[in-house]
Amino acid sequence: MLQLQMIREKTAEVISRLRIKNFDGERIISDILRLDDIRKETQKALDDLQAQSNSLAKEIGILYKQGKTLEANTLKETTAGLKTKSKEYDEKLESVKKELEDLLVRVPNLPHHSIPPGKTAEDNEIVLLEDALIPLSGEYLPHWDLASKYDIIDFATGTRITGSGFPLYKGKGARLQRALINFFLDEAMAAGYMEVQPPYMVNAASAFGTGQLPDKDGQMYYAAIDELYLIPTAEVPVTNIYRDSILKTRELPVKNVAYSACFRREAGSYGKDVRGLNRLHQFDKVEIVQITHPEKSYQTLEEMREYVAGLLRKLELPFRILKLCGGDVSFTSALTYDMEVWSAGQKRWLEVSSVSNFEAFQSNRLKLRYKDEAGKIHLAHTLNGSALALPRIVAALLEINQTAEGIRIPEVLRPYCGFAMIN
RNA sequence: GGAGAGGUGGGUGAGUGGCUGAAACCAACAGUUUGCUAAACUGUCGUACGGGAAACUGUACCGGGGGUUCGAAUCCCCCCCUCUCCGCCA
Repeated sequence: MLQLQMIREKTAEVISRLRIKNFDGERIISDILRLDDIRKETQKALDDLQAQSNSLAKEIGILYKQGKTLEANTLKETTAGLKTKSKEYDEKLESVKKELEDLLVRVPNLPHHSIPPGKTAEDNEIVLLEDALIPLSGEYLPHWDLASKYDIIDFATGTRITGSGFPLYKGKGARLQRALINFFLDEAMAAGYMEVQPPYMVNAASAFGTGQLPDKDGQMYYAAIDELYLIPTAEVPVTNIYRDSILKTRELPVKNVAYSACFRREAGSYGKDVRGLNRLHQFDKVEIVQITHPEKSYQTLEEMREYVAGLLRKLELPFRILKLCGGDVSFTSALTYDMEVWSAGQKRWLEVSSVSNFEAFQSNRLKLRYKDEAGKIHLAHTLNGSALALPRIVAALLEINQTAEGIRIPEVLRPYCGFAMIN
């Protein structure tokens, strides 16, 4: 949610930057400003009324104490009129505030100045290409064939137990999952992140705080009887740790890492996108989250990007990094880098991580602030990134490491796996 | 799930209708004293939205929502949460 004050001060700039996200904000922004004027007026009128009635109430109290019941009763009649009036203003204020909020939450975050314009993924800018490891020739089976060849992932049984998109990992396949999770967590801790284990279900307030609600309602699994959402990413519970809080400057940056299962309905996906491990309803991910001082957030974003790139290098995977264009960057993000690994079996890039700076967009909803040295309170910046999401990493690993003797495990994972080969 | 007790500022906790945005203590911050540390002392010490150049000032908020009243942290109703006991259970 953008800050109203900022919208007010830089109206023209806000509208023109929203255009880069292909969002026509002219109408909604002017509605917001108009509603906010009404809100202020109404608030002022109500406050004045309250002030009057407060001082009358005080007088009445004094009169009673002095035994001047008659005078007190006369004053009471005056307050009756104030009461109906203030009730009127109060109702109006509530409805205006709600209307204002409804509009405000529909405005996306402003894109960073460096973001390339563009409509689709085609327009994303490749900022780094490390493709030396891409095999130029040879037969490479897609991971779903390898999964059944070595009996490490059983899609059919997962489907029977639950439904499609819920694979069953077996034997060395399961062990590989656990190895990757531990590897990612250990790396993050070495980089200064504190591990947390968050709840896998969140309430509506948390889902709202990170921006899943109201717009991505249909993408989350929902347990209606308890009004809880299954998390689509650990970002939601982890960022919400700091909802409604005021941190001290010296507590920044907050660096958290969490492993969690993630649940996504992925309604409307089909075809080659959902084949094998490409897109699942349940998957594992290690997520890094940072809360920073506004002046440091872009430096932090670069650090996080470099951190994730480092993981991919250690895993010996060819990858590239994209800076998302205006049309592809998410509703809540100001700047996002996507990391894609090369799928040797499918001959295409697979997104395995997304690192974003949300600036104050989430903080504003979350009421996540920090107090500076002068005691002033400001919104903090939030950032997060996958580090990393497992399924596509597993897909790419299996495919690129296939040999006649079996699947070779990258060096860094061997201590975690306890084996060097899947065969 | 059943019975009971509670939810007050960063923490402990006072406050059962007006002078309470809230005592006291602790923590925190700034300073004084002091070889250093500690101790002691002095001061500051909630958030949001308005008004004001500022000093300051108006309103709201004592788990959330509604009600009674001229006036609610305090009384009433609903919901949520925590604790204790019982039941169930990894």
